[in-house]
Amino acid sequence: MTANSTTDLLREHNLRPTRQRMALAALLFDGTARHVTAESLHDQVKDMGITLSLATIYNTLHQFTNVGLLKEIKGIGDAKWFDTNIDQHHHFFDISNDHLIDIPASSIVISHLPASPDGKVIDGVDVIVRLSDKSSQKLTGKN
Amino acid sequence: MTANSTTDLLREHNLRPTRQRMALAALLFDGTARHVTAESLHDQVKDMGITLSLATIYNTLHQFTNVGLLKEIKGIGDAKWFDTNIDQHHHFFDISNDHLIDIPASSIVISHLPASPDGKVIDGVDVIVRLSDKSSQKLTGKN
DNA sequence: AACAATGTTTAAAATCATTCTAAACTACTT
DNA sequence: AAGTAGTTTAGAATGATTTTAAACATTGTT
Repeated sequence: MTANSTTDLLREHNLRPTRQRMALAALLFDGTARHVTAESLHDQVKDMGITLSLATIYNTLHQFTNVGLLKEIKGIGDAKWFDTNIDQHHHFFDISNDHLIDIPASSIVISHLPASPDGKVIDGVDVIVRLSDKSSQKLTGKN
Repeated sequence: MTANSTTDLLREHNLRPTRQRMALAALLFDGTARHVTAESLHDQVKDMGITLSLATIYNTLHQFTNVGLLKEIKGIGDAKWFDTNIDQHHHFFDISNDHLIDIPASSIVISHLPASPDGKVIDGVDVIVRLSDKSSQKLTGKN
């Protein structure tokens, strides 16, 4: 993503193209699917020689989420994850290395979902398929 | 659950029937499905006039989970939840009041799950169906 | 029943992710 | 160039959870 289109992207979402937001947007929106936590992003940015405070990373991730540039994923590990794939979709979560892989919503068919309780509507459905190494396969039947 | 069967339950799982574990087991394993966080359990116990340290609640929840008496649920709100339903199952999560409702695994049919990446096996599948109030229904298309 | 030995509980400190605060700074408009 | 409103930042605060180390309880053995 060029400096110009990053500027435009931010402006289109009413975000001033500051040095910090430019760096993060260029990193995140390069066209590939990315899954980051605030800490992992902070490290990536640090590796590029740029110094941003953690608070700014959090602020920016939330701003990007609010304007629809990112999607927040919960229930993965201990930290909050942000996903550049903003379409409705699901995830593989590899518990051996904390890696996330997208699963398009269309790749999973859910049927027979029970009716919602009275007065409630379904806000969304999240599917997390936990993966582990074949070699460390559990021997119990339950999960 | 009687005092005796609670004692037996603990002993069967190689846990000494201490005053603290007896109180928590009696509260949790009364036959009804329960969803608790460490804090909510702490409050319930306090309301019964019993004083247990929070650290003990955490310890005990983890011990019960390790021996298969409880199941940990992640991805709900900000705290970790523990479920007395240890069968494979899914959840409705009401975002308006942080309430969980079990959905039996058999009530949801998932098909067309993509193949696992090489060397990986599926460790489990978690489905969370987020509920909100009909009246506060979102007007956007995405989620 | 008393005694180790080992397991358990606890308060308090520590940790980790995240949010808040208030001051310094930057971008945009005029 | 100056003013204003939006941003960034370090550091403090918060909330959930874990750790520590000392006090305490339970158990198997005498």
